[in-house]
Amino acid sequence: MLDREFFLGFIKIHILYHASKESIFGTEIAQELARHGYSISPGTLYPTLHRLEKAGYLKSSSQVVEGKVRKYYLATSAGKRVLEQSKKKIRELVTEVIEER
Amino acid sequence: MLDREFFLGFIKIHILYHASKESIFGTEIAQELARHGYSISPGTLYPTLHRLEKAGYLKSSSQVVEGKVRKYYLATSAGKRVLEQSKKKIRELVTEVIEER
DNA sequence: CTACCGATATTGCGATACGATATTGTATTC
DNA sequence: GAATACAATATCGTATCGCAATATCGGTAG
Repeated sequence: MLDREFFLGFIKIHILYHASKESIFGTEIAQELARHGYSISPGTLYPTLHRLEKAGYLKSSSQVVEGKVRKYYLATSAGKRVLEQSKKKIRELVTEVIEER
Repeated sequence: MLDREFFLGFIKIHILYHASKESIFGTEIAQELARHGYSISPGTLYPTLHRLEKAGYLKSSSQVVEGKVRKYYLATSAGKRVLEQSKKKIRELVTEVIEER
């Protein structure tokens, strides 16, 4: 599936978006994405979260919930800034590709 | 720049879109993308075009223009189909991430 | 202290990204 | 008609990413 190349960025924007609204953790965001018709495997998801954190877009904090350790991620201000940039790009894409300006 | 991961898919959708409207060739699409604030180097562009063709989304034909060989690409019906899928995904992304449904 | 379980982490390999460099093919000049 | 010039495409080498499969972690219950 080459198509995937087209949408992987969308998934990352989704992640950033959700993390800007509330704390999220890996398994949860995977399910959330699945609800939107995307799939992401742990071998892609976790390295991605790590990268986003390393880039300063997300900040993590571990919490124990029902005896299980979860790593909650929240968007930083830098992350929110990138999200806004992304929104702008999405709007441009809509104007160019969908609205047939 | 991690941000790039976010937008590479956008670039590919752009390419598919333009190739669905009219024949395009590499250097031209690179300039067109630059006009939209994207940059893509030849080391990324040409392999991408090759992949899109191999996947059956684009079809190429060589032409000589002003003494230079150009390889024009046009979207196939499969390519247009993927483009429509992409548009749908973009609309979903807008609904979810921008319109704050 | 062992077994269990949700969740996160890592591994191995194929594929992609990309700057730098090389190649191609035609026209022009002499 | 050989050499030169040039736009355009192609490839190379290295770093990084994608991902399915597998391993590991940390806490709780028995």
